[in-house]
Amino acid sequence: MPELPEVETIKRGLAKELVGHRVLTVDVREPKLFIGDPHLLTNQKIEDIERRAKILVWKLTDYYMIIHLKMTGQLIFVPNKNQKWLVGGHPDKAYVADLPHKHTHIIFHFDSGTLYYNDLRKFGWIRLLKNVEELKPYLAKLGTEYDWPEYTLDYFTQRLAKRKNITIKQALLEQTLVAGVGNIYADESLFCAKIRPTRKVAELKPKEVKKLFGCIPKIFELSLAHGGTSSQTYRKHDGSKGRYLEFANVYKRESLPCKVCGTPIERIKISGRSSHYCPNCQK
DNA sequence: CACTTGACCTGTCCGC
DNA sequence: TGCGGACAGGTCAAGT
Repeated sequence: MPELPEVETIKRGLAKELVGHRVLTVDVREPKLFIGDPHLLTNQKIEDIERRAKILVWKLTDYYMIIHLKMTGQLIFVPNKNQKWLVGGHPDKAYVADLPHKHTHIIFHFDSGTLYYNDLRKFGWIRLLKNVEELKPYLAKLGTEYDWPEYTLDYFTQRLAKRKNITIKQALLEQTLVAGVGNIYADESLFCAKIRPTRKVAELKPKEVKKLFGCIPKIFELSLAHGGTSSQTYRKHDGSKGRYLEFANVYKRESLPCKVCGTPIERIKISGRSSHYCPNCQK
């Protein structure tokens, strides 16, 4: 489910609530989703919460805890006594009032509130790592973040040059190119760059590569500004929804008119993933 | 090797 | 209404 803007939104929300707090206890209801000994978390202080690609990296007093939400993972924090919601109301009070529910697999208790890990399809995971050495393999192969100095047109062009024979859609989904791009933002970035998802990387003109290079950060930033995309299960850390879908040009818009030219948006399959594009705007 | 498919899970939606 | 099948934002391992 969540791609970079969604994971980043969750990271920011949780960091604000939890950095500096200590874990009291952890209740693991679905053991296969928690790799490691949950008892080790007791009394660990949350030093920092970071994000790399779609992975959340928690720095604790003595360990690292990493979380991948995969398709349907959620992290929802409910403050004690709902104090914050009494002022101005909560964006989705009914949603968090149901917690925990049958898809709640792990519960973290803090002095300030409770964090629920929900995952309908149970593809996600949480791992407790002893040191930075154990962390390395999970981050080693990832491409650059879009907002790092390493993200340059040269970098982008050179990485693409190694993947000439696949479609640009497939290339974007590989985390070794630009970390954090998933199905939604691959489609949206390609619309922004006016490139059809079916084009082979080798066929792209330098001008098109440059355009796409500029579009990825633009789309990420736009989505971040709206808290990500809640098409199905994605929720922010407080249970509320992201609003980027209202701004999407192609994703989930099959047969609706293109916002630019009015041509119906098409949806096709590219190596098993649904891909949306405007047959007129994208060449 | 490189590339594709299946697997992991559960729920929803669509057509008959 | 019920039932079967396709599909859903991610990523590996296994197979070709």
